This record gives sequence, C-alpha cells and structure tokens, in this order.
Amino acid sequence: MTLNKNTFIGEYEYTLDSKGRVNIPSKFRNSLSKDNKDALVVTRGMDKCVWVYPLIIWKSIENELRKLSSLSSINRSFIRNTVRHASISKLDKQGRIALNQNIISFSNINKNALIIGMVNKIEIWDPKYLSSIDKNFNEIDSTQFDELSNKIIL
Amino acid sequence: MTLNKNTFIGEYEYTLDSKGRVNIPSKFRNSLSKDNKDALVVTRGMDKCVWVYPLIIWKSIENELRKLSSLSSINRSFIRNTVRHASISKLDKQGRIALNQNIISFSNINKNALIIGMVNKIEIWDPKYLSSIDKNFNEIDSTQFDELSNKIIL
DNA sequence: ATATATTGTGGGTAATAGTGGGTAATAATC
DNA sequence: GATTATTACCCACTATTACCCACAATATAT
Repeated sequence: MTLNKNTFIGEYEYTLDSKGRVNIPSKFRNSLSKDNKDALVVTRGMDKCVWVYPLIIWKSIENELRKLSSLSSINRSFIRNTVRHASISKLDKQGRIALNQNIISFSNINKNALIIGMVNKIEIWDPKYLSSIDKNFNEIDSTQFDELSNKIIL
Repeated sequence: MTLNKNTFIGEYEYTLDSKGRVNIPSKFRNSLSKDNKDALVVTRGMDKCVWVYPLIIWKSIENELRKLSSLSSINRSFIRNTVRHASISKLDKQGRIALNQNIISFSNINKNALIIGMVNKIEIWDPKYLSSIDKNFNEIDSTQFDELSNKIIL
C-alpha cells in the first residue's frame, strides 16, 4: 500500500555497509513509478544530509534550472551548487543504492543511516547529527511555525 | 448508522496485542469512504498520543506540504517533522491496524488502548496517561475557552 | 429461546524485506 | 599489456511483516 507515486513519508533506520550501500525502504521503492527505471539521483541536501530524488522528478528540476538565465551570478552559483554533487544511482536487486565517498563524508554518515520521506524526495541523515539539530529545533521561535500551521490544518 | 463519511466520534477501549495491532472500532470503519481503500495514516500526535487519518484526508495534507519550497529551512523542518513519523497502515481482514515500535513507545501504550473519535481524525491514547491529563484539564482557567466560544456555538 | 451475523482477540505460516559477502566485469594505473 | 582497484551483479541467510484461519464474545434476527 502506497500513497501517490513518487511520494515518500516515514522514517527508517538502516546501516551503511562497508561498500557504501544503504537500503531504500521497500515502501519507498514501491512508490517509485516505472518510468524511473529504478534510478535515483543522489545529491547534497541544503542541510547536512543527502537528498535522493526519483529520476523523473530530478528531470523536472533540471528543466526549471534550464529556465534560469546565466546572466545573473546568483543564478549561476545556484545552478552550480545544485548540480555539481548530483549523480545517478540505480537500485540493486536487493533494493539498495551506493553512495559515493564525497557524499558520505559531506553528510557525515558513518554506520547508521536515518532515512526520512520528505514527500517529493528522500533525505538520509546521520541519526546523531539530526537529533542534535532537533534539540535546537524545539528552542526555535515557534511563530514561524505557527504561520505554517495556520495554513495547513492537521 | 453513521455520521458523514470520514467522521469519528465516541470513545472505545481495546487491547494492543503482542504484534502491535489494535482494533479500529467498527463504527469508525463503517464511516470510512470507499476511496480510502481501507488505508489509514498513523502518525505522532501533538500530545503524547497517536493520530490516525483516513488516507484521503492525509493526502490533502500532503498536497499542501508539496507546495512548500525546500529553499526555506523553516519549510524543510516543518515538512520533516510533519511526515517523518507517519506511515500508511491497511486494515487487516479483522479490522485492525499495526502500530510500529516507534509510535508505540512514543505514545507509551502498553496493553490497553483508548481510541477517541476527533471528528476528522482518530486519537489513540494510553488510558492511564490520558486520565492524568484530564485532571489538569479541570484546573484550566476557563477564560481560555472564552475565545473559542466566540467561534464555536455548542 | 435459538439461530445467525458481526465484532474483537490470538496465533500460525508463507512471503517479503534487510544484511552480508563472493565473484565477475569494468575502469584506472603503471 | 599487465596489474590493481573499483564497481556492478549475484547468491544466501535471517528477521520481519503480511496474510490467513480459528475461536470467543456480543449483538441481531427469526
């Protein structure tokens, strides 16, 4: 049972093995539409985590980037930083993807990998680092949150 | 006889079995519209309890989240904290759903599970914990209700 | 009151999911 | 071209989950 296609929710903890592979939760895999052909795009997140997109979602992002004029230096650096660390990774027969060394050291993932569904993408975190963030999070001025909560009724 | 579709009222007490399954009251099940396909979304409540949404209600929440740009860090943490503990659970043939370990320990439900209809969603509580909260409730300064009474006529 | 359907609880089994490691293919280096 | 390193692909084991059936308790109908 899944949501819409290419949609991810929930949190899972897996291990990064000695070959740099992490499992992708089967619920996430089942949500992937066929046209992804088991391919995901792995890149750096805006936070210190890994972002993983279904290939076809990534393609639509690329098309958005294509529209940004390179005359603006902001645009150029935005495009550069969004794309330079991205790479395609195919799911193996067991449903894992391989992370390259660059992305592993960026996200500081060691042995345990916390995988979080973020609706249209997947995040992979070092669990310890995320929980240290969470502590601060509770201390954040909650007014910004309240504004969002007023728009989205849970 | 039920109310509107996907609407829940009343309170029931069931047991959480050794496999983490709880029954959903048949009145609630009968209220679920067909398009849910017997699927519910289970997540952490704002209180120390479990929130359960009909799938289609959850999808509308999810579609609101989809509109939020990940360029904003407040958006990212809002999405993350809203969906990371959510998971889809299908009613089994006997009308139960399975709660995962994460949500069980969060809500502190042990053996007994108190299920409460909350109009558009369902709450599941540890009965002992809820009754300890109820005591405080009676001690709340009733002026806090005055604001609400302007909006809602009972 | 008896029969029939519905509801709630428990448990067994088959299928799926997750983890680790081996080997072949490919790429990089000398 | 030979050697080494890296990556891709395959297989095997274990744990977990999904699915099924059985039964008791309650409610409904005859």
